[in-house]
Amino acid sequence: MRRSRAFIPTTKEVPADATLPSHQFLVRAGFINSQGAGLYNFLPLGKIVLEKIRTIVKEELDRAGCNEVQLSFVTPMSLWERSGRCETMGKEMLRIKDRHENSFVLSPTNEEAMVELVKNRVTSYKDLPINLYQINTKFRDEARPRYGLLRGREFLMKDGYSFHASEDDMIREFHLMQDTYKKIFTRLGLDFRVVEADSGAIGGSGSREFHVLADSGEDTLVVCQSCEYGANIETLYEDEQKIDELQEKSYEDLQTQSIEERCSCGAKLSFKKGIEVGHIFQLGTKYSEALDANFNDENGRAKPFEMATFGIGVSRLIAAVIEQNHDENGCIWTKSTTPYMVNILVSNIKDEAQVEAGEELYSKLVDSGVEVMIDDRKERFGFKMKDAELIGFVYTIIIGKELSNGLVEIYDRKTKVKTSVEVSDVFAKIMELI
RNA sequence: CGGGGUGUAGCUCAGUAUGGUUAGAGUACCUGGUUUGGGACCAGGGGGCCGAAGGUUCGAGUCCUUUCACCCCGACCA
Repeated sequence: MRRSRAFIPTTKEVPADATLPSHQFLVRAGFINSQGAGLYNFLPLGKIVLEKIRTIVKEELDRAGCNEVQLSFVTPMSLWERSGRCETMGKEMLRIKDRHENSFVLSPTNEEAMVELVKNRVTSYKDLPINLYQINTKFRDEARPRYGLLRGREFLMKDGYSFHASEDDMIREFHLMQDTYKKIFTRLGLDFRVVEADSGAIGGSGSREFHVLADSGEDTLVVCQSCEYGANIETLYEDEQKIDELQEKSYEDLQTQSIEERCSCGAKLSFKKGIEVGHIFQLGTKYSEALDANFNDENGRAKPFEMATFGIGVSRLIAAVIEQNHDENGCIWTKSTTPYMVNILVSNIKDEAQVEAGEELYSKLVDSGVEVMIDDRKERFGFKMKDAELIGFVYTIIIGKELSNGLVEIYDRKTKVKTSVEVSDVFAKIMELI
């Protein structure tokens, strides 16, 4: 893509309504813009990142044997009346009426719809297990949306539901999904923890949350410094005052807090702040019983499905990546989430040799399938450099002054190190890095 | 949903206390020139139903009433 033709409205000014780094930088760098409380537009850069995350989620789930579907976003009210969640979810469900005065709900989650989909279509134990998911828009009319993409009202979420003939098989799937989620967050390049969690209102027994570690996290976790153990403090302490005290501390302050208890593995425990990006539950038969969704077992007896449910906040992940990876100059994308891997910065557009070298490299990278941007705007070096840092391209190739000596530079956004490279070697060098 | 706050140029904000020429600044944008390795400089220019509706007044961005939107603290939050 040519920067001169791209729609990337960057700005020096910090938007007044943004408090978190991810919110400020994503707006300033032109990834998203606010369309109303908790509503966001995804501009070209934001859309690219969203699709990249969606693709990784899909690839790993498909590999684990899940089936992708897409349910209607507008759902009949009757679906929610049958499960009783019409009342329990209250005002969080946005209700609308069509021209015939029929009531509908914008999907906040899809347990009911998924059960209805499977009910009477999967009727034998021989057809089980089955795992269905979708990556689709959700709407929750939150009392107070905030923190940009971290808590929007409209957001993109992957929600999955599995159906089983026995509890054992459901628990097997639960562990498979736990492993699959680890693969997904590892591929995204995130520092995360899997923690024991409160099952909350959705019900069910086993429950695990996946948290991206970041200072701005809303949850406080206790994690082992050696093994994989972790837990949300809400599940560990009954003393609400102690929970509140810990919640108020920053990520840095928490590190210095002492913990008397030790992990069962013997190693020390410590506190961290986390952003919840995934949650998996063992549901049991709660929804299948409520909605009368049964299958026939080996003896021809009708039994309710054993179920589990699995969620990933896809749009929230965009913000989480930046909460964990940014500095005072802007975004620092991971290799698997960056909107463009390489940005070619032509320092002086009036210098024909620089333009020529930039264009040649651009063509070669495009032909090699590399996601590359060329900054061909008539702007000064400093302006373009600040812009590149704000957006957060993983690598920026600076074609400037040193070109007359046969040299260009590769700027690494994360380390901020500039490396001089022979212009004849830069293509090979960048192909090696990415 | 309780408490607090803010709506004026694309963006960040002055101006409102005490009503009074043609509503301002910075930034962004357009034109011309200079400049070209860290968000340049000079000159010129365009851009506003002062959130909306109603009211008081000779006169309202400013005062009154109503309403909408957005932000912050809290409660809530798969």
